[in-house]
Amino acid sequence: MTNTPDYKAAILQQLASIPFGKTCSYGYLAKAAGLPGYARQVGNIMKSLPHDTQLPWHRIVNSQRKISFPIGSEAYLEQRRRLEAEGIEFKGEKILITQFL
DNA sequence: CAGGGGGCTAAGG
DNA sequence: GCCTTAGCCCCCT
Repeated sequence: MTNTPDYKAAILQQLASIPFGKTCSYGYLAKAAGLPGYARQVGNIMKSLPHDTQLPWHRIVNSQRKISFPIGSEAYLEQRRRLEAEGIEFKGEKILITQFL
């Protein structure tokens, strides 16, 4: 029973279950998927997602409640745009609210 | 097989 | 607020 077969599937599935307008951290997502300690994998997987994916990758932020991308980078702006489009507010770089985390 | 790195995290200085 | 250390786990050289 190696658990490397589809830890990805578990993560992606968990990711897909995140409701509109909510956010959570990488670690939380991994844990919720039954894979504590896979925070890095979560990020790594997201990175390899196609740019046209349906998955809400933008709802995932780091434990500091910030977007894990260089500020001002395209990826950063892209994610921020999507989050604000869901009603998520920012205070500077930090994300407010979030019932998750 | 060893090394380095990544959308991470938590703890320290 | 910033940077470093250490732990975590998978993937590519």
